[in-house]
Amino acid sequence: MSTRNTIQRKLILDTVRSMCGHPDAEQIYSRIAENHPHISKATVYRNLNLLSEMGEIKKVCVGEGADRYDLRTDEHYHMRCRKCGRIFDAPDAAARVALSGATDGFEVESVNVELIGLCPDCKI
Amino acid sequence: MSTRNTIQRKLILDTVRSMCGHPDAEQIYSRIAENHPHISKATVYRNLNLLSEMGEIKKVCVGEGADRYDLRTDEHYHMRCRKCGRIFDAPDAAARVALSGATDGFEVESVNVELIGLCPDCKI
DNA sequence: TCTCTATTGATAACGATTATCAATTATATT
DNA sequence: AATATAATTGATAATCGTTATCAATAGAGA
Repeated sequence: MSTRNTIQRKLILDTVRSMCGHPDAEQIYSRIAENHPHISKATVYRNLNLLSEMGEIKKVCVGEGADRYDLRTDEHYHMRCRKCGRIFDAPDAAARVALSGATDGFEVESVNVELIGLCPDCKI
Repeated sequence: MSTRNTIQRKLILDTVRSMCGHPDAEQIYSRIAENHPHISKATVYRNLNLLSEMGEIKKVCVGEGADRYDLRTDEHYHMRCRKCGRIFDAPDAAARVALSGATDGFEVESVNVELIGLCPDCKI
């Protein structure tokens, strides 16, 4: 066998799924530590990476600060506020990426689209 | 007055412009240090940020590793090889992002598009 | 139950970048 | 040209996010 069902891994997955928004590893760790103060931060990082590779969650690399984690695993785009730093899912209609075959022999496997600007709160 | 014309700043700009590809701060520093071993790495980082803000060059945040710098300042997209880590400019026809107004009140100022996959060399 | 290996917890190490601060230097003003 | 002054530099410490290390622990199959 290759991966085991540890209670930590389950706990981390459940926690990510219970959190709204796009929490980073630190926030996920803090939430878990409220009830399980003995968990190690390394375990959280390790399992977030593992769960991403397993396709259970998605790691979101943004242009600034820590990586975030997303329970949505389907392809969708993000909007990041340059002022408050929060990220939001872009409405399906907001952005569409059209790929053509003219990629000079580069084989595209995935697409990362980040819309940077001002969120409604920070626009005021 | 607000910004001064230091020889370091000019040197850094010239060096970025002379380098092909998408060098990171470390590579730019090394190139400069070949002829100007007294320059400080902090000066390189500081000026790369400044020059980006001034619009002379463009900082490119990629999903992995150090930020890169680009002499092209017009909007264009990048393709990053997940194997060798190199990034390439996407051909104009390769990807087009269509933005609609349906962004839930989020005001989009700029767009960052990264196509991740395998470059021709690594595909073999 | 025993064995084996994935996983954990604790912490050190790492890479990239920014902060600090005294010394220097570019520029406006005299 | 000499002076004043504030931006900038160089050197280095500090920071942040993350990964590496490694002995101890604990799932899961035999």
